[in-house]
Amino acid sequence: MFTLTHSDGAARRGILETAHGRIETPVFMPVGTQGAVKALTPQHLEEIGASIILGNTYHLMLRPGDELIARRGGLHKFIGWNKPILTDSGGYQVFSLAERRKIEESGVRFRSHLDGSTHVLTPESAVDIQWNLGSDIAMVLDECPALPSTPEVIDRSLEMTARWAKRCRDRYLEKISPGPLSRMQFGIVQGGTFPELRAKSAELTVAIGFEGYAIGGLSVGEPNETMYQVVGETTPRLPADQPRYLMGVGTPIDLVECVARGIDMFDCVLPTRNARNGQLFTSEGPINIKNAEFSEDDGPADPACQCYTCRNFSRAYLRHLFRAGEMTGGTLNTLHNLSFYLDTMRRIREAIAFGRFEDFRQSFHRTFARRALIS
RNA sequence: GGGGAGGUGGCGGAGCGGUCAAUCGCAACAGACUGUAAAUCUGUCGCCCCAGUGGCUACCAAGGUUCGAAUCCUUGCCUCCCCA
Repeated sequence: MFTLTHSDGAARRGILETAHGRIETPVFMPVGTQGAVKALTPQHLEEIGASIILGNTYHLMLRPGDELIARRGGLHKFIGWNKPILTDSGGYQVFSLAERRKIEESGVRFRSHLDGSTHVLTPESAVDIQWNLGSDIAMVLDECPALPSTPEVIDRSLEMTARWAKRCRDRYLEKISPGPLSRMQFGIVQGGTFPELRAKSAELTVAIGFEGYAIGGLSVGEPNETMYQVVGETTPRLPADQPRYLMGVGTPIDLVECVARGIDMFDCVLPTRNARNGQLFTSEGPINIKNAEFSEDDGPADPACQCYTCRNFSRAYLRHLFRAGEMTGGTLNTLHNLSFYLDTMRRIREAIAFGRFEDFRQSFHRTFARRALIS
């Protein structure tokens, strides 16, 4: 159940209640594809204030298998995380594993990246698998087309995604016993970068009726400004009283800009993956901790950050850990990056509550560009 | 003392007459990463520069053979292994 508590321009603040707890929005959801946010434990996630994490249908279906997880009592119990979980449907793997799959009206045929075996993901099985996992929020199976594509291709794709969404919804309704805290299912709006196609996809998806709506198919190579524009044009076409989730986005600036356009939920691998690859997000912009300039830098990763990493360790040490290939480096970097993301969302929520989101947005842009300006 | 192997760019290690400023790995330096096939991938990596089918100096040292040498010969210096 979603309750809007504040709005400031197009930016909104709200509370999404689930069977595993409440989520304050706008929220950033760390990605834990295979049932783990890489390099962290659930304890870390609790400590940095994560309120919901992601899991992935495609990956968990292949290994260890959704039925195995169901037999262990569901994903929450299996991975030791008692807070909400959102599962992606495998729709993104339709895009990222393009050369290993074939799309048909009935569903997607994958050749497993693990052992080459063939697996079929249909709208119905995507629902069933997520049901087995026991996620609080399940996504419909969609097709995430590569950009750029012609309007004709995007149109055909979005229409099939809408037909799939309906099949997902029908399957979901067979399983669910409705209630304020029962499991939720979100539809996904596609349409590439064409406003009229986004509008069409939104209309088709909203007509089916879901507990929330996602915007998918963005951040796949198009310019940032284009993405902001598409988001800005799409959110007004989604129900104001339901959560809006921008899938796979983004950089810290993207978060601020898309909250400004009415987005409530985000997920992205950037803070976790880049942490393991040595890029740290700071209030003054991103730094690459492996760079020689930090070899004797005794300061924290981010002078404005209060996370465990920043309270206890220097840039010089983090650089050393990275170069030495120590796993602890990946953990400390991930802890920091996610802390930065979650903290940014906290500040966004606070600013909205005080009606000062626009001020926040501008000062965030200024400080985040600081390092770039200095150098 | 006798016998054998060898000295190549920061390191390891290819190359054994021209297509070699020299394969490859590591290290170093930089970049990328957006619903995770990623603790991954890419680029640079002798010096100079107007950055190019450019200039210069180079494969232990010094001589030599050759149109041409990291590659062949001589001498020197230095390593390592085996036997005494």
